[in-house]
Amino acid sequence: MNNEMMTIGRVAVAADVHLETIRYYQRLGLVGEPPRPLGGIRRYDDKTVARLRFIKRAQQLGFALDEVRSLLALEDGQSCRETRALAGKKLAVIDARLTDLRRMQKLLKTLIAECDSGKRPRACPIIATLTKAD
Amino acid sequence: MNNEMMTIGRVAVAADVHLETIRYYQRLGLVGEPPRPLGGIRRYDDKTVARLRFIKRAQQLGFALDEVRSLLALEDGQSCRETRALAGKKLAVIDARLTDLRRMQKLLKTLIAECDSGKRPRACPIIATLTKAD
DNA sequence: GTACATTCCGTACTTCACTACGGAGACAAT
DNA sequence: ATTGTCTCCGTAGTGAAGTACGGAATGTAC
Repeated sequence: MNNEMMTIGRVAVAADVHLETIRYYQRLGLVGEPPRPLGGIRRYDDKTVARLRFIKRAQQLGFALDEVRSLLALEDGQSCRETRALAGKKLAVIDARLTDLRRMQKLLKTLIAECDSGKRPRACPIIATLTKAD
Repeated sequence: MNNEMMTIGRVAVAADVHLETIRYYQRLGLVGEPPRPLGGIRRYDDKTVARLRFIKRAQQLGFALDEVRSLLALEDGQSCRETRALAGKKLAVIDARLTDLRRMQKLLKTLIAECDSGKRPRACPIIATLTKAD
C-alpha cells in the first residue's frame, strides 16, 4: 500500500517497536540500512515492518537476537545447502519447545479442572509431573 | 533416592545450573531457604532439583523469572481461588505461544521440503507468511 | 591434625536487549 | 523565514539475569 515512503518514526509505530530499537537492530545487522534519498534521512518500505514484527515474535518464543539472526538468514540466504541445515536445527528446537509447552498446557488444564471440580488439590503435582518427564 | 543430604554444589550439578544461580534464586524467593543442620551449611532434598529444572524449562519457553514466580505460586499456593485465575491467565499465554510456534514449525517444514525437492526458493516467503497471519 | 575441597557471604562485574539523552541538522506548515 | 516536529548520531544509562571474586569458616580424607 504505502511503499517506499516511511520515515523511521512511522515504521516504529507500524511495527510497534521503539524507534531506537530499529536503529539498534540496524547496528546489529538484523535489519538492513535503507536508502536515504534526501538529506540523509532513511526511507523505509513496509518489508522492514514485516521484518521487525517477525523479530519480535521470534523473541517472544524465546529466541535470542543471535538466533533470530540465523532465522532471518533463512530468508536472506542464497545458499540452499546451509539454509537447509540451519532450518533443520531450528525445527528441532521448535519441536522440543512445543513438547514442553504442550506438557505445561496439559498440566495447567488439569489444575484448572481440579480447581473447578472443588477437589482443591492441596499440593498439586505440577512440578513433580513436569520434572518426571525429563 | 538420596533425600535430605545434598549440598549446594551437588544440587547445582544435578539441576545443571550454576551454584551461584541457586543462591540468586533463593534471594529472589524462587527457591526456599533449606534447613542448615550443621555449621550453617545448607542441606537440600531433591525437590529443589526438580524446582530448579522447572524454572529453567519455563525460562526456555520465554517466561521471565517474575512470571515463573507466579507459575510456582500455583504449586505453593493454598488459596485455590487466586490460583485458578492465575492458571487461566498462564494458560492463555501458553496457548498463544503454541499457536505461534506451530506457525513457525509449519513454515520451517515447508521451507525444508522446498529445499529438498530442489525447487530452491530464492526468496522463500517465511517473513511474509509469518507476518500476514497477524 | 593438617591438607584440600566446599560452602558462606556480600559486593562487584558482565551480558543482553534495549532506552534515554542531547545537540545538530532536515522537513513541513503557516 | 520562523516555529515546531522529526531525524541523525554517538554515547551513556537501565533492568533482568546471572556470574565472578575473595577471604573466612566449615567438612572430608588421610
